[in-house]
Amino acid sequence: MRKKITLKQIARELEVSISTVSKSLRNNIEISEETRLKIQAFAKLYNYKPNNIALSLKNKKTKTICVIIPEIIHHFFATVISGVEKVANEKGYNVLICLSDESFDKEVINMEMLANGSIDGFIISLSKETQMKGDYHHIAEVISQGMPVVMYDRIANEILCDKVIIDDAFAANNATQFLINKGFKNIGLITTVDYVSVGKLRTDGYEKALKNNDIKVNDNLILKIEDVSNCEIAIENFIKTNTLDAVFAVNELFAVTAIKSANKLGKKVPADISVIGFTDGIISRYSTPSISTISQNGVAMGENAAKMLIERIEAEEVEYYEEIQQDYKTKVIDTELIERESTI
Amino acid sequence: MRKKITLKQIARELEVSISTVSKSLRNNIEISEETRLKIQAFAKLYNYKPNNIALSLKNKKTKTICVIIPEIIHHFFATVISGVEKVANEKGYNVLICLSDESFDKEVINMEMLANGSIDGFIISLSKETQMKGDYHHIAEVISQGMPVVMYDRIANEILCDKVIIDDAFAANNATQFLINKGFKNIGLITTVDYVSVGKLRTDGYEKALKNNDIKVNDNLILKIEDVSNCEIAIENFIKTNTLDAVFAVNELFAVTAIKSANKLGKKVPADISVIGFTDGIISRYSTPSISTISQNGVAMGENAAKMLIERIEAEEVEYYEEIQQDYKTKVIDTELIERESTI
DNA sequence: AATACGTCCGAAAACGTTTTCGTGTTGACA
DNA sequence: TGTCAACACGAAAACGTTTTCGGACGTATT
Repeated sequence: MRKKITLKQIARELEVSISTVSKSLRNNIEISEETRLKIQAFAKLYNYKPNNIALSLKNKKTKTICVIIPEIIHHFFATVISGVEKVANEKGYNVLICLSDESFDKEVINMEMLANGSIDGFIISLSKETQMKGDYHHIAEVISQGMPVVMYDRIANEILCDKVIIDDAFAANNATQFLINKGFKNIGLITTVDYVSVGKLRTDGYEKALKNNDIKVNDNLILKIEDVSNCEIAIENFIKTNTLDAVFAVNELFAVTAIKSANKLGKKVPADISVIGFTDGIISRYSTPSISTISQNGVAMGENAAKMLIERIEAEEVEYYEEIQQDYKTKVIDTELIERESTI
Repeated sequence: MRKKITLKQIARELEVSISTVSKSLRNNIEISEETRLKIQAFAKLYNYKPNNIALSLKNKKTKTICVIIPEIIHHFFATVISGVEKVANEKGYNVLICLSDESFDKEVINMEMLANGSIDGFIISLSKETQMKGDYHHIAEVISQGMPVVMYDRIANEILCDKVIIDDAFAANNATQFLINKGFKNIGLITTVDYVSVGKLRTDGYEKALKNNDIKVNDNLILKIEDVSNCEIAIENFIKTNTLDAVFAVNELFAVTAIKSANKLGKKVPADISVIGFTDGIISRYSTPSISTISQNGVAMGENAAKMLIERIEAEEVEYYEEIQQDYKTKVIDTELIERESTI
């Protein structure tokens, strides 16, 4: 149990100054080769590694970025993390994960806690509660303190910062159009309440596709789910009371639940009813029938978010002509329609 | 864009010393109430928050713990994280996530990178490659430096530290016995290669159950899969060439793939063949038929691991009679057999 | 008037680095 | 012998805190 050794201890042991040790280890030619080698050998022997905290304090850079995730259990968010982590690691950054658990308070607390020097920047997707309240002061605040922020997926247009999204409305339009092209007219939509930004956009896309094809939007065919954990009853009821030949669900859970409900009601998927989902996760891939879906490339979103954030962080070091050209960018990641067994 | 304010700036602004400011903000009675209130008001106005890095350096405590995860995409590991995060947050700790991607090198690099003051302790599940190599020097090293480590799930008996596991062999025994009790004799096992610690233990449990019931272990009925990403062919072949009435799969992926393969071969699950899996994740719950499985409570594992780690961290502050009574504990989390549709 | 004590505050060290600026010792050269 | 540069190293500041110690001043006690 030998605790980590410090420059000071090496200096004392070798009877030189701390500066000499530091310089030697950084191979500064100011120090004679003899001394340098001796110190380096000693440091190696004792497995010296500079203390990161001390470096962070000195450099005012922690080489750590924080990703805020509403729920880690969601496969999509997990893929985002892995994308972030990949890029961050390549560039020598650590990744701190915070879960907001869809809670506004936790989001605020986490951000305030870390905005005091602990990290160099945030990558965040808003919690549901935050989107419902529409209160983004905590985000605005850290930005105004000069900390770079990248928002992804669930963003707020009111906040000026870099963003990484998919075109939810466009993708939903595509999914719906795909069903229309199959000849379906009675297309149900299972979506979230409107305050969830991506849910709203997907609903918009659905309606747009119908309108484009001169199909009247029938509110009875639109199910907006508030309480996700108890969606089965609502969905089953929805499928029972409406005569649907296809369903567009805005996430995997709704899609698989729709399929299970249909089965329960004696309807075969896709023979009697086609189902298309959103997000290409575990569920879509492994359920039976496998589910046609819109794939949102979480890894790519994470990678892009990390890249944009780190560029911002490292740009700040250079340009001290502050906030001159804050040309914030919004990167749109391509989606893809994956055809599987749940659609004819 | 006002950067964060420091004690020094407040001191200069109010023409007092840094000590006075610090004391005032910590409500030290040494400072007169008048001065105290004035300083507190000023600090509040400028939204002063102490710099975490400076505090970490001073206290030699970062209030951050690191969880090392082989793959975040795995639902089980995601649940572990959420358990860790919950407890850690309650106790005022941050959680740093590192993905080893099943790579030994990444594991080593991550640990070395963080063992220099960045964090207060590790919670780690070994990567496959590490288990294959059997090289745990990096773990031993950080422990010998006095950093607390808790291993979970994929552990190494050689390393002395706190551990959180399930009784894999016992649970596998139960699952197999469950199938035997149904009257099945030809029970196949789909498992991993032996160097994966939990895979080996589950294999052992399977064999033990058979022996207990005087069923001969038939190596033809045991499929050990090396390359997980291409397991379909192997599994399909396995089911085709053997006459099985039940299958025990050591993870969700193998279980669902077995079901899909069986379907493909015209066998119904559970009518023609029963399948039981391991890990109660998304797949088991949402596939059709839903899969009977052993649930390993990832959240509980994470919570326990975090609790043990933090206790260790905070104990060290007190007892400086070092490593006297290193009574490392191994906590065993209960598993549960969840009966669903994939077994008769 | 000398002592004691209480109140209020500041100086400085410490945590572990890096880096700038000096400074003393050589040796070469005029 | 005196001057100057090159070389090798150390002192100290800085990053932002907390905390110990001591000092100045005023008031009360003998």
